Amino acid sequence: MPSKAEILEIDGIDVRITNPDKVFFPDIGATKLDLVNYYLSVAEGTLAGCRNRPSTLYRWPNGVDKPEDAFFQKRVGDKRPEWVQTQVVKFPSGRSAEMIVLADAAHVAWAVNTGAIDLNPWPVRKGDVDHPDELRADLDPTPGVPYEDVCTVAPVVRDVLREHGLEGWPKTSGKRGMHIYVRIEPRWPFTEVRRAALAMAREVERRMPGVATTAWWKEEREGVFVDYNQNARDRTIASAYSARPVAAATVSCPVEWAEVDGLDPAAFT
DNA sequence: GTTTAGG
DNA sequence: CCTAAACAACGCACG
DNA sequence: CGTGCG
Ligand SMILES: [Mn+2]
Ligand SMILES: [Mn+2]
Repeated sequence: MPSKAEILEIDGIDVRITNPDKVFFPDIGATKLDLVNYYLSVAEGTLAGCRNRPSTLYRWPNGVDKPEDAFFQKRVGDKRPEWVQTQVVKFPSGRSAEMIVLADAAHVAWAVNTGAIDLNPWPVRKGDVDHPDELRADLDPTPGVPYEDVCTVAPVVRDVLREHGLEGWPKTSGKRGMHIYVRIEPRWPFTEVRRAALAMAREVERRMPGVATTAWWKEEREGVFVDYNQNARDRTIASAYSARPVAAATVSCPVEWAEVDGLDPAAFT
């Protein structure tokens, strides 16, 4: 692979894309530059979900065929362009990290250049990192469970939310599940948001016995796991429009509730 | 992927 | 100049 | 505490 670089001007900011021809997704022949261009093409939607959110980057610097080289990056590197925005966040351990804040399309492109395939924003905004403005329902089908079951659990999640005056916005996860995001007032701490998610999950489980589960141990799970723990501090979910580190390069795609019935997640790549 | 140390 | 090496996460459940 | 899980 020849060593070269391409400079993209994004909203007046020059972003250097190194090794643009490096193949990230061998099965479909997509390169790093292809991935950057994909993110730029959906920048508006991506930023609707990520803008000003401190984010963990899931980096695969040598593509999806080198999972042994993949890692999560929370602390943004010291060496970075001066325009890169950051936000210090605190972990329950008491430690803290200076995390990248995805302020605009240039930030996304810069992150992708470092090998970030999916973006994992905290459910908070820069300036108030202790109060989530988003509750997230993460639906993970256990192995062998058809997507159809996910599509039957999702509307029940919606019902429970609505009974509490909340509206859920569904999207495919880009892998085998679904995510439902709920806008909330940035008023409660992580612990309270997680408690609400737990209560919601338990109610969904109660209404869908054998189809929805909140059991932590895989062995005890049956059907679709409603993963309320993703609402804890420092736990994240791949953002809307994130590409996922899988061979087919499927992406997380927001959908309308009317589309949920009969949805095929593999259609979004 | 980037940076740094060492030859 | 070039290459090798170091580095890049952490919370919660359970027993 | 170590292990499982995401
Ligand atoms: Mn999931
Ligand atoms: Mn999950």
